Amino acid sequence: MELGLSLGEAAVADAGRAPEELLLGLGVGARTGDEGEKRRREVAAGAGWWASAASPEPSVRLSLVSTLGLRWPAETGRSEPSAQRGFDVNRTPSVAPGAAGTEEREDDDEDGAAAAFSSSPNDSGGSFPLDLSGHGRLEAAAAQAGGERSSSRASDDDDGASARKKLRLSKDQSAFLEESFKEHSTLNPKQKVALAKQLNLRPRQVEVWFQNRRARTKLKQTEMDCEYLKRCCDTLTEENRRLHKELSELRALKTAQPFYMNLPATTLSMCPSCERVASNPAAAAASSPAARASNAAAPAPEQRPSSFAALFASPRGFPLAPQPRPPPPASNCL
DNA sequence: CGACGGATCCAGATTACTTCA
DNA sequence: CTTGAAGTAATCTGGATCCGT
Repeated sequence: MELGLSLGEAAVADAGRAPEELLLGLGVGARTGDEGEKRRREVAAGAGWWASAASPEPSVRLSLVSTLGLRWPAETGRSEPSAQRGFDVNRTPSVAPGAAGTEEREDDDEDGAAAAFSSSPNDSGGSFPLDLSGHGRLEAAAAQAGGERSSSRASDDDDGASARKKLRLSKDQSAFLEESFKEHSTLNPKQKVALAKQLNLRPRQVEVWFQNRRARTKLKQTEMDCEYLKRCCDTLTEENRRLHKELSELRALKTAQPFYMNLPATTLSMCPSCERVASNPAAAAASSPAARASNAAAPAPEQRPSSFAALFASPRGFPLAPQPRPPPPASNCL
């Protein structure tokens, strides 16, 4: 079971997503085994926000050829998540099999892996194993970043003494990571290591960057959704106010001039579903969906008192503008 | 087959640092 | 030069899942 609240295009300016791609889904259901893992993958991939954008079967590698013209090394394809865990094909060979548990220790291992890729933590330029000829920009950037980071990276390597030096990723590194993120908001271990290798970063840094990036995306999306819902609320409040006013006007009119009291009883009927008054069965029939389909022209308002014309005016623009107003429950009224 | 513990990944919250007005 | 806000890299914590025993 899933309850979906579609927010329409107003909330999807981000990332150029199509309006129909934004769904605030409230998923309710049992999760077991693979389902749970699948959900995790989907959520991690941002499926909660642009589910339709996420292909059911993510491509094997990140395509990074767009702006930076970089490619993934010719690595073997990404295995299925379950297979990933089955036999650690995605673990870097340099990671010791018995490697250990906490993220700090994992980080250490990854440092080891990174060190295996890089002749020296601070030796950025020469450590790029990929053919980046013609892409000296990134290479230079990585070299520059390596140079800039040399102190912090060194402090990472020498115990750091709990001092947390914060490096700043270079523009090109960020751009490269952004490109990767556009392709996949999550990384498998191989991709992580390859990306780290390309950017001369530690895999842990790449992992952290993706985690933070996902968090930022979600935050931004939440803010946009909140903003949109606020606007919807304002519009609905205004609509409610207007309807109340209209109702009081009608009541006043009724007291002052109860014209329809003189009408034959059969010509007035209250629609049970929308609680509006239909002037006569013919009109009601004419306004039925089928009749409307065949005859789009609304009943001539001038045939009814002006207040009725207002009452039976064509459907107003729904406050949730981008969304087509859902058809009312079985009703003969407009 | 189920229980258990280790490994891993992730989200969310928070901290610490950098940059900039 | 100082300062506060914003941005973000890094850390911590807890939950979920997988896998081997």
